Amino acid sequence: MGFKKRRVKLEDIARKLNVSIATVSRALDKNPRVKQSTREKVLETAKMMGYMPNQIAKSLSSGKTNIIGVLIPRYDEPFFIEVCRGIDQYARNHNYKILISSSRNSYEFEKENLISFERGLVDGIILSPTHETKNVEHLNDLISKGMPMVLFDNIREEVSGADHVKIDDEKSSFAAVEFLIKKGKKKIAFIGGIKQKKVFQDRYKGYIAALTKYNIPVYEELVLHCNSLHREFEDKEILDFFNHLSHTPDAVFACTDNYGLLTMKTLLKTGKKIPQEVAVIGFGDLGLGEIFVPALTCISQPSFEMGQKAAKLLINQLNESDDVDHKKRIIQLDTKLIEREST
Amino acid sequence: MGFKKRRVKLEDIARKLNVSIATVSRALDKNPRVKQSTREKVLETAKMMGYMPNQIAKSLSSGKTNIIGVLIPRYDEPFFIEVCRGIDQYARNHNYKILISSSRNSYEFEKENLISFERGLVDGIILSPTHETKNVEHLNDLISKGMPMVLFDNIREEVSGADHVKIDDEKSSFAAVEFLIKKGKKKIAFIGGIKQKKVFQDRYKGYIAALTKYNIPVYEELVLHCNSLHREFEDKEILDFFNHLSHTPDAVFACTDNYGLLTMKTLLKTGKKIPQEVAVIGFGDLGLGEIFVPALTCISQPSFEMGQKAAKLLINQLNESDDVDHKKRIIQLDTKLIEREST
DNA sequence: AAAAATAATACAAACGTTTGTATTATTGTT
DNA sequence: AACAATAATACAAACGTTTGTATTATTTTT
Repeated sequence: MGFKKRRVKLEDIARKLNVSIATVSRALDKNPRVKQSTREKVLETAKMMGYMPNQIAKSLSSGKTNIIGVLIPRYDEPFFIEVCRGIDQYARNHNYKILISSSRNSYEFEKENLISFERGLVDGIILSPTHETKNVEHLNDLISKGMPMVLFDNIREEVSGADHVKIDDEKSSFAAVEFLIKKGKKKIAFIGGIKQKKVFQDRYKGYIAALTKYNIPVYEELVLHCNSLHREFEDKEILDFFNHLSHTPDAVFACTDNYGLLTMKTLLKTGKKIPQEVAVIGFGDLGLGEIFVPALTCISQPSFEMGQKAAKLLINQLNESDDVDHKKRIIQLDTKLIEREST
Repeated sequence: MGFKKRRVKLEDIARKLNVSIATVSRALDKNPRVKQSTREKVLETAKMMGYMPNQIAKSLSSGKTNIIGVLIPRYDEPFFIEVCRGIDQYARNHNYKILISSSRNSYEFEKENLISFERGLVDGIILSPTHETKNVEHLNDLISKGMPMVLFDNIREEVSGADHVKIDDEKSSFAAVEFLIKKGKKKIAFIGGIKQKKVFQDRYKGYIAALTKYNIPVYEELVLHCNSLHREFEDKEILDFFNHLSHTPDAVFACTDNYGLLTMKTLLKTGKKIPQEVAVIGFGDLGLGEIFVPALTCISQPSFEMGQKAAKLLINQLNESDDVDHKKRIIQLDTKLIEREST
């Protein structure tokens, strides 16, 4: 029959055993207030009748959904997926599920998604704000309403009620560029991402700092702040950049692995030898770099771990007592340089 | 203050305006049973008081959560992420959210996740069963309990109450191999995936069919059914395979883009020229193949669209009346061969 | 064997909505 | 002005749990 069956509920078990709903509920909870023999009868009957607790009713009653909302700027970037995996792993081990949404790099969608989270479906939020997010009032509002929050990636330190998970972008990028310099490179190009993102600002700072330290002039021409928000355009933007250079660089520091790969592709197409003529270093370390020929040297960022830590911070907040002020925590994770064939 | 604020609810608005909760509820719903002027007062007060509807209470009352559960075998495969994107897009446009879980290629985890979905958090399920899933009783059970379900990727046609979204794997793979044959290739290797998966079985069939049609002998040695469930091992398995070949093939048909890339990497390392000495063709088309040098020719599979269609089928089921038997629907999407540099 | 202590269970309110039915207020008809 | 028709609103049950308090049953103490 195609008829949707009525679910069995506590009441059904209670009626069959001639006990109260409360007793059934407590028996299933292993609450010591119910007699051993009663508990056994309840458990057995529940199993026999195919009882499944109703999560929604539980949530309404308890005020907890055990769901964590995760908001990322885009799905098609392995970094974010990897962070989500980390969040998911930690969350599941602590009896939480995750609900992932994408803000599609738009401030408006970000707000929209947060509003939907605010409707009580999630107990807390892990968020990477979009580059468009200048104003963080919507975040502070939500936090002041009691919504626990953790920020990662494009963090905004002015959001005072949230915890943060980050890496030291400037230092990492400094290390990458210094590494190139120590290989004797002098004309090092910089391929950055959207300028409004703090991570890319910081990586640029690190680049400048390294050049400055070693007294290498900064050629504006060698710097690209890649603006594309979608895969399809990044390719073209990078191709154009290299096509219009007058000095060819002897090394490239790319702010993401993907930029690094696109750079190598472009260079290989124009017959350059990597790493002999041009060395390339990326940022991220997400598997693709390893497959490419030549394999991409990069700054390895612990994406999975970032997710785990973010989940940990959030779940800690969820377990804090409500009437005590939350003190902001910032976790900074280490990166490391992984040398492969492209340098 | 760090105190978690009490949320404002319908009752608060009702009390402030001296009307009943029912009226407030209906006013916010734009139900014509409430007077225009009352509606306006309610809307205004709700806004003023910062009212946010409680999704959980709504769900309990209405019996719908407007959440779709999505269960995929693994996160770290762009194909699945792309399908999820498609699901997400269609779902959002129809006022549904998606809750993604991974079965981590394990039948036990699959069952566990489905049980958790069964607790009433989701209105329906979109699922790619794991290769371990021999027995589909757990799926039929769930369906017979009234849970709408759509299968994709590793579909199991014997699950009679679910809709299916698929491509014609055998035909597509036949086309790929035929393409290689028409390029004059005679020794075509096959890199497949886990044998238990129907998609890989079908792709193997297509390979054999094409060779047979053109009277090309099948060398067992040239066939690899890649068994690795994790990124790290696939690499090695493919490397080993090519290292132990006595005949070197003049072409390779790889059942996923990733296998195709790993194949190219391995061949390039051993000094082979692609496509001159060995042509390579992949399956999937997820962006990486385009970046690689040489760019990977492949069978392009409409992953995003598969997600959209799956969501569409599911939401259609959700809108069907419960007391009518669901008739199974199968949607088959077209693939196409995209020629790039590797052939 | 009665009183006290404790164990086991039942009752009922609460969580925040929706929605069918009952009630009251307003309008229209004659 | 009385009555019907209709519009607007209120009441209350329902969704399926949890949990504090009240009640009943059993055991212990004397």
